[in-house]
Amino acid sequence: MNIIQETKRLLAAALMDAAAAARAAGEISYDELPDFVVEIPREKFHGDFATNLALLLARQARQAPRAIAAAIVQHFDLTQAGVAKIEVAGPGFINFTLDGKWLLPVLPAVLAEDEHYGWSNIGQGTKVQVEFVSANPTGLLHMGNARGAALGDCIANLLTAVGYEVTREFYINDAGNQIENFALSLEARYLQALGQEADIPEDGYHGIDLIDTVQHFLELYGDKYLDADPTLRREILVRFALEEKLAAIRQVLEDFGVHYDVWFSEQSLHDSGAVARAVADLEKAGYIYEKDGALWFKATRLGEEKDEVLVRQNGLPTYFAADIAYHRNKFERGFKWLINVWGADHHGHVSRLKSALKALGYDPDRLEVVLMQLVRLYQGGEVLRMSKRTGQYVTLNELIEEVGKDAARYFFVMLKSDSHLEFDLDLARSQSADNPVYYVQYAHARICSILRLARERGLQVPSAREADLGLLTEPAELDLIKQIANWPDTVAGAALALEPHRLTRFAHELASLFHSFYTSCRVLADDPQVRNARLVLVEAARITLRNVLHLLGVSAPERM
RNA sequence: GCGUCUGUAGCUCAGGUGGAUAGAGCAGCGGUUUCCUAAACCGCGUGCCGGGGGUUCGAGUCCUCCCAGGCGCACCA
Repeated sequence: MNIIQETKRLLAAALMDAAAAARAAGEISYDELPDFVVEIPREKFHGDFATNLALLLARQARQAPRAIAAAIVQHFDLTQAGVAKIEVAGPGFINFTLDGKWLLPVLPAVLAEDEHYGWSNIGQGTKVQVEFVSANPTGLLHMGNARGAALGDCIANLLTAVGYEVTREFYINDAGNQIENFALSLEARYLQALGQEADIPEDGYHGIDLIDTVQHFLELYGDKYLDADPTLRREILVRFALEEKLAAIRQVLEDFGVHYDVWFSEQSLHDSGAVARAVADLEKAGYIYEKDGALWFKATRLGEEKDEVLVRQNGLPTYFAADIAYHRNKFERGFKWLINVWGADHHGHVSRLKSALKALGYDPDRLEVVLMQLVRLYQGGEVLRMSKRTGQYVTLNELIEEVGKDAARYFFVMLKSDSHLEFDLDLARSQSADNPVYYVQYAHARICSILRLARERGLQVPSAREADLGLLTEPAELDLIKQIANWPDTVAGAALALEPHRLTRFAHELASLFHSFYTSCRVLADDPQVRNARLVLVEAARITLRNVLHLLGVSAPERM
């Protein structure tokens, strides 16, 4: 149930009738009604809803907005949407104040819909894929990956909630140059472990975690590959290491509450010929030419700044070529909407990938890339500099250990993805009021505490029918109900805009309204009628709060 | 140089897709508990919304030009 949307629709319909009546009476004139909005005004004293209809009509009607508004108000049928008061205000707004009880029906609906309250079917089962993290499987996940994990998972949760059929996917970059470097680095560590002289390449992987990986390899195979053919040796090492690294990545993501439906190997695109086919098809479409021994994608023909190499002089396809094949593969699997969560350092890649998809005959607008700015880590007021190559970085594993899954996820999603994220380790770690996660979770725990105590006293949350919800008239009660009623719109808005941070804002606001309510209204009051009404309200608040936290992937503790 | 993102209170950030008097948290000051969890509540804000110009009834929001910062601009991914 979305009582706010329904009320808006009623008001809009009544407004159209009123405008038509005013026109019939010759008081205003227009050909067609403009695309007006009925919205909840920012200021409370502007009423429950307001419309800009008269302002938009002014030009067509060649009349002053306030005069138009007055005419519409004259013909407005107050009974149609339970309007208690209607007035012209400001430059020509029409403000509505509804009957005080208009929001109450939302409470029984929340109790009935329970864990689905706020959900909708906007997506109508459309297949959408969310690809996120997709980190190189050569090490552990760092803070940037972690932000991507929280964002991507939350976006996937949101889209599921509004009725899409969502697939979470991790693209494994198990091909290309970095795998070569990975192999050489492993080999060097292997030889070093066996007492040989060996150097890790300049742009190789210097992280000490490779020493551990090689150690595990040694436990299984010993020095069996000491004198083996280097190509074979590297292949064996890489296969072993990738498996180990991927298992670790998969595990830490599970610990972070992220579960993927598909793990997709880049190498498989090369093996299956999908990459070659993509290049061939681009050639057929006339987008390929050869220069300096390489095959180029003529991206400039589609308005890009420059052309891109797809097959290098040495005959090996580039990452870009594989990525084109990958995204085509996504479409071929039937996804109607593709969402990628990428670090902002890849933003230059977006446009040319879309162009390539266009050249292959796909609608590039069906691919949406959520770019997130990079994470800066603060501790003790200082920036911690991270670099994967040198092995200096805070891993997701360490982060979960340090601040916990809940705080980490909340912090990563708290800001819109466009913003640089300054992650304050001390704050996230602090188990204090400063920490917004606890503030929200505490509200949930407090509600559970009330309900627990009620049960101990033999009191149940009454069915909505038993309770006289009309007794909920305190401002704190009404504000809380309003926020609860706002939840479905918040979910829908956050989902369609791919903006999970709206959830944390909503959660904080809801928690805040509950805390205020808690202070001014006693739930387990002596009067059984009041008590029952408030138990229903509190139960609805609990459900809503839990649903928000659920979408955030943050736990909703029953006691703290 | 070109592209892109960011610039809002001392700090960290919101401002639902153009609306009326721009908000929250933190920090700071002062209050609140014989009572369902004080991890809470209540009160206290003089903001050239980076700057100029434009669009219109109306701009933090849209266009344009500057300024400052982040990130890109490889036969890396």
